[in-house]
Amino acid sequence: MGPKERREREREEIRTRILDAARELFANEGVESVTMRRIADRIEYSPTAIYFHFRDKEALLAELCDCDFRSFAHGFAAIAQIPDPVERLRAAGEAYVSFGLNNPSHYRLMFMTPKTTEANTIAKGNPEEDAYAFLKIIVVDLMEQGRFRDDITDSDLAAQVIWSAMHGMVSLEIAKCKDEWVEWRPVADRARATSEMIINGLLKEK
Amino acid sequence: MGPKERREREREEIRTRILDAARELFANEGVESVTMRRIADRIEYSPTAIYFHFRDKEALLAELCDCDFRSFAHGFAAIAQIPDPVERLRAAGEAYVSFGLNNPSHYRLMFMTPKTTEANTIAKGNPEEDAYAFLKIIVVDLMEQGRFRDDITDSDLAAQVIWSAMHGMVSLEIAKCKDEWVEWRPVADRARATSEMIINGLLKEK
DNA sequence: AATCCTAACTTAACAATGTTAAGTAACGGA
DNA sequence: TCCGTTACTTAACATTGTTAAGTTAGGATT
Repeated sequence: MGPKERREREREEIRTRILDAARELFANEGVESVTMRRIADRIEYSPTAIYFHFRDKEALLAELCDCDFRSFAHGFAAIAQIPDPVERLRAAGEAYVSFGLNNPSHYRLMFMTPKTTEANTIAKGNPEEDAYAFLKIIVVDLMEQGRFRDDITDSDLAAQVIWSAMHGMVSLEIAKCKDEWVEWRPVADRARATSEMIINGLLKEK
Repeated sequence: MGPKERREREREEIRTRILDAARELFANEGVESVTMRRIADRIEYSPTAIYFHFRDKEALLAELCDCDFRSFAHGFAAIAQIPDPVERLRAAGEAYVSFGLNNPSHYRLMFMTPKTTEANTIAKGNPEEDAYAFLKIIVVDLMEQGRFRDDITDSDLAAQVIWSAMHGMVSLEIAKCKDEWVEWRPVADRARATSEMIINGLLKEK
C-alpha cells in the first residue's frame, strides 16, 4: 500500500504546515492577526484549502492550543527532579509565571478564553503532558508528608486553589498591565508574594 | 439659552439610549452579540448614527465598562460598614466572587480583556466608585491593627496579591468551567478555600 | 486501455462585521 | 430670508469566516 500511505503522509504534512503558519502569525502578531487568508498566504494556498484539513477556524485554534498545552507541560520536566515538594512548588510557580509573561498570546488562548470545543488530545493525568497532573503530584506529595494544615484534605481542591492564585496574577498582568488606575507593583514582586501567600496559607508553620 | 440646553439634553438622552441598548444585548446575549447594527436596530436608528455619539465601538464598550466599574464598586457599600477588617475582607471576597459569577460577560469585559484605551471617568481613590480603593482601605486597616505578618509592609502589594487570588478563581471559572480536563471542585468551595488561604497566608496566626 | 471517481484543491461568491463618504432634512441664528 | 451646523440616512468599502461550484490529477475499476 505505497501510494495510500504517501497520500496520508502528504496530508499530514500540509496539516502541520497550516498549524505552523498559524502558530507563527499567532506568536508574532497576536491572535487577531490569525486570519484564514493570512495563513493561506503564508503557505501559498487559497484560504478555502484550509477547510479541507480543519473543520473551521476554531478547530484549528483548538489544535494549536493542544500543542501549546503539551509543550507547556514539558517545560516542567526539570522541576520534577526537585525532591522537596515545597521547593518544587515554588519552582513550578516561577515557571508558570515565566511562561505566561513570555507567551501572553498563548496564555490568553490557553487560559483566558472560554472554550466551546471539548475534545482534546492531551494525555490526561500524565504529568509530562498535563500540567495540572504535575501540580497534583506536588500537592499529593505535600499531603503525604503531612505538610498541609489539618483542615486541608482535598488534594484537588488544594491544587485548584494554588493554580487559581497564580493564574490570577498572570492573567491580571496580561489583561490589565496597561491600566494606570492601579499603581502596580512589579510583577516579579507580586509573583513572589503570591507564592509565599500560598505556602503560608496552606501549609503548616515552619 | 433654552434651545441649546434642550439640544444638549436630547443628545445626552440618545447617548444613554445607545448605552442601554448595548448593555442589554451585552448582558443577555454576550459580547459577540453587541454589533453596531443590532444596537441600532434596538433604538431604531441607522448603524451610522451611533458614530455621531461614540468615536467607535471600542469607545462605546469602554464607556459601558466605566459604568460597570462604578456599579461594581457601589455593590460594596453595605460591606464597608463591617467594623472588623478581617470580616470585611471575607465579605468583600464573597461579594467579588458573586459579582463575577452572576455577571460573567461584564466580568470578562472588565477584567479579562486587555484594554487599549486608557481614559476613564472613575473617581480614582474614592472607595464608592473605585473598588480597588475599597480593598486598599481594608488592607490599610488591617495593617494599622498590626494584623499582617511582619514581612508584609507594602499595602499596595498586599492588595494586589489579594485581588489577584480572587480574580484567578473567578476568571478561571468563567474561562474554563466547561473544561472536563480538570475535576473541578464546586466554585463555592474554591472561593472559600481561597479566602482562607489569603487570610492564613497574609495575616498573623490567631 | 478507457473510463470513472474521488481527493485536493481554486475561484467566486455570500453574509456579517466595523467604518466612512456623501447626501439630506430640520432648525436656530444672522 | 438665508446660511450653516446638527443629527441623522443611505450606500458603499474593506475585512472577516465560510460555502458553492467548478477543475484537475491520479489511482481504481471494468
